[in-house]
Amino acid sequence: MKKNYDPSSIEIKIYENWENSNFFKAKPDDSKEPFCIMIPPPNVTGTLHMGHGFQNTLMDALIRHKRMSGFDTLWQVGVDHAGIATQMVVERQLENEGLSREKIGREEFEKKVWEWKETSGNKITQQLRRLGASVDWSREAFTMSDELSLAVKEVFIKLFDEGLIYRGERLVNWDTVLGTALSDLEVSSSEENGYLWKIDYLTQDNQRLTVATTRPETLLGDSALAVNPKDERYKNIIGKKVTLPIVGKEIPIIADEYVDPEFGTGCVKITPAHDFNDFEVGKRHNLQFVNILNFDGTLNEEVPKKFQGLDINSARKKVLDELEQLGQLSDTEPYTVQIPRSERSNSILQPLVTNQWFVDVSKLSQEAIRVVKENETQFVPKNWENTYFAWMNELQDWCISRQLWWGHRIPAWFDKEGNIFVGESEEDVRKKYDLDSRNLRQEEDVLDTWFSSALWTFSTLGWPKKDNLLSRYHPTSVLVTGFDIIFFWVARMIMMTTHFIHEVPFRKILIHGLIRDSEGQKMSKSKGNTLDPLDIIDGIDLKDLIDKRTEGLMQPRMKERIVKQTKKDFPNGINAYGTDALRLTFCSLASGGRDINFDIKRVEGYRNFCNKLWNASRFINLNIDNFGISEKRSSSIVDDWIDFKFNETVKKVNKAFEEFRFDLVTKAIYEFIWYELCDWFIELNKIDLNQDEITKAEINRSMVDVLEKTLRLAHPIMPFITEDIWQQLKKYHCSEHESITISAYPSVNNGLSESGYKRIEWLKDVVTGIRNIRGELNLKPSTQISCIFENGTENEKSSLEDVESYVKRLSGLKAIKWADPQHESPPASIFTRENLKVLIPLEGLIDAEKESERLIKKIAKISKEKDMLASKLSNKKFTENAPKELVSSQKERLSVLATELDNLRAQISELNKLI
RNA sequence: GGGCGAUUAACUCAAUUGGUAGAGUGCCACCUUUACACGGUGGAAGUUACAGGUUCAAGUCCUGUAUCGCCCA
Repeated sequence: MKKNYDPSSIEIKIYENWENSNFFKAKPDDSKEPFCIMIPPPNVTGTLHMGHGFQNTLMDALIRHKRMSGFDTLWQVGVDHAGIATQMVVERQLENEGLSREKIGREEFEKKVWEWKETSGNKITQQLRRLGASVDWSREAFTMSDELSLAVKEVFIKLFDEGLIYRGERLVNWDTVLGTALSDLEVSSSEENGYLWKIDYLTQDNQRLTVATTRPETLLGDSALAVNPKDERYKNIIGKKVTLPIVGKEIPIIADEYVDPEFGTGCVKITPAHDFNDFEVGKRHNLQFVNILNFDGTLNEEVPKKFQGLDINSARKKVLDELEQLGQLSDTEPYTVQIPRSERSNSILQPLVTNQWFVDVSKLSQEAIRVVKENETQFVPKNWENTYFAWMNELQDWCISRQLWWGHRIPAWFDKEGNIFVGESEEDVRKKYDLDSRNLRQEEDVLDTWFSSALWTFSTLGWPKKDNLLSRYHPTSVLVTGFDIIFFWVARMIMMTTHFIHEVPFRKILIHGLIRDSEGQKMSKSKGNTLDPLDIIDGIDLKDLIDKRTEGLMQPRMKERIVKQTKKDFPNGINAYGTDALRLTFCSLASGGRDINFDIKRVEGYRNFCNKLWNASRFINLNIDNFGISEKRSSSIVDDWIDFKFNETVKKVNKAFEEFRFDLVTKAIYEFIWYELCDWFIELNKIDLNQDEITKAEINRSMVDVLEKTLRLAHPIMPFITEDIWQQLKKYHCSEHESITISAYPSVNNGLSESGYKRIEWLKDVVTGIRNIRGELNLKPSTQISCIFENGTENEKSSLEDVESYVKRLSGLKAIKWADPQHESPPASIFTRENLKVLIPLEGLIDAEKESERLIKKIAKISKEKDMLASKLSNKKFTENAPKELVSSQKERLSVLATELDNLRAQISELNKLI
């Protein structure tokens, strides 16, 4: 074995072997309990980011733990077709070739997208392999595949036939760049600097009414002014008419509660076709809906000629100019406005009235609320259900149509009169509706990508085909996802699944935190603080990292800041830490909180941990080379102790897995390997390996045995290094399994004796006590000292007999003897443990004054605790009210402290005689 | 404006039904002891954001304040 662990040389090969051996393939088996996780399908155009890394690490740890624990596991993998994102990618590609989708036509375009998907898509699935994700590749799904498209079609038709899907003219968020409608969820509003303009409208009798607006160009589509009916200022003008500036048309003044008298002038313009609030007002008052926009965001023929064809910005400028000239622009003030932008194109969205398809969610949401209320599916942590309920209770109908070419084309046909026929195909529709030979034209629109994602848990299992795996793996065991898509995805899956399959899609919903940078900032391309998980695995130098972070920035002026920050955070780039170190870091941060600040220093700590495990294994390996290995395992007190410790660790780890506390899983494993196995087990065995020729091979057997179990214990969270070491040691542990991946998880043993365990724990206390003295008094490690034990119990005396040679070696003692009650002990430095006193004679080695100082410190510390306990125990209310076990344990502790304190005080007065 | 969450050592995070705070990194001292300096041994470091309250007992429960973050209008 190499001196240092080198992940880069082993990880890729190991994964290839796992995959080629089909270890991750689900093998439906009724004799086992099923455990199934559906991957949240990443976007086919996407690349792995830290959130994916985190999420998939957790899923992989869970599934590996269950697989090794004997469950029939399925981790379903797949990607979604990302309608808008993919269309944009392919359109950009066409653009480079001097083409456009319009030029080549719909059919040809779809062909191009499929070509792109085969050659350049799925990058992310390759990256998942680097993470070690043990998904079933043989079942890899894609939302646009024939199978999943079948499910989409079936669901659409059924919902339509049940009246839960309808088509209608509604105001939607329109993306003028992409030329499509978006659902409410795809809109992100943020505050931006804008202006509030005050415009004067003139009534027929030349009264000026001032109206405040942030979007003056919409004036061209106004159909009323509105005031609050209770507003005294405007009471007498309700019902009158004003002239719409520039346009010259007469519009009414109406009264509506919606108007806030406090805002602006208390008088607002109403543009029903281009504002969500005004839309409602317009409906209430039967106003005219004047649509002034084309789909590309230019003004249409509804506006005066000179404005037609202008885009929003030029139109705004021109409207303001004209108002100025007319003397009707009374004020312009800077103002912070909420701007709704498209999450896809980042363009400003325009409310626009169009014909779209909607899912009526009123019925679906009721059932989706019920199953969460009644705990058929549970959020972990539980309080996320509040967020879920809050949203479900005010759910708007879901706009599912998109004006794109990439996606599931809506299976609906229209005749000349605009009648709608929904079915599997044109032929089917003609039959179903008993149509004559009239001309039918299929709907051009496709479905929202989330529509197909909402069917994910059952469509990937083969529904609606009869021979599906629903009965085996559905409901799935747990969904692991971020809170940011509770609405997009989780809620919609629950609605669709309860409706069609009549059961919940998953039993539990594990909501994990969002990965941020070490300063708590959200990672984003525009901030330039993103980290690529693969750069942490493989390493990257500073120059490449800077290039990566500053490439293709939307705001080039950010570049300087990003360069500076990156140089500060990663002066030497990023080292190659390997997948396991990254995974351990993710797991250690998964404690259930909602924000996770990712600090690269933690990765370094876990890289070191991997190296520690590597070297422990290397030591055992070298030792076998030197002394051989026997069939029989040694059965010393040390073996009893480590078995007990290991067993306790298995219990802790299993419990933590059940509670999804990956941080505690990691902690228990880390502590066992470093603080027990390396610090004590190996160190204790080294001592025996230096002494007794005969047992060396048996000790090696014991060490291999313990190490092999430990590797299996740790495998779910650090799969690569454990597999590599396991394979290297296979010739010794001779497992019947081909790979650690498919071997059994360590089981809990309830019949272990505690006696050996307690003796070694005693030894650890004593050794640590002596080391403490040596350390604080600056005794060189090479200095061998002698030591006197005093006042021990019989049990301690026999303990020492068992472990004397260990104590000597580990604390650098040349001799230990029990104090002779007949003779006074020499002046010494002291360590106390309950009644036991461990004395290290000064013998010119130790300065009495220094030791006295040390004791004063110790005494102060113990007195503080003792005083606290004493005052507590003297409080009647405490002794009466606190649990009995607590009171008695505190009493015990008090007496122990009192004894130790007495011993220390006596010692210090002895020492003071010498000073 | 409404809702949710956070605030613990210099930094990143833990702390079981309330029982008096622990890790990693960093820091200090000593050690290149034949698995590992990506290491060993020892050590220092916290008025748990602040102010009240409940309780025998509060990081933990309640109220308020401050700062930060997210979601919704």
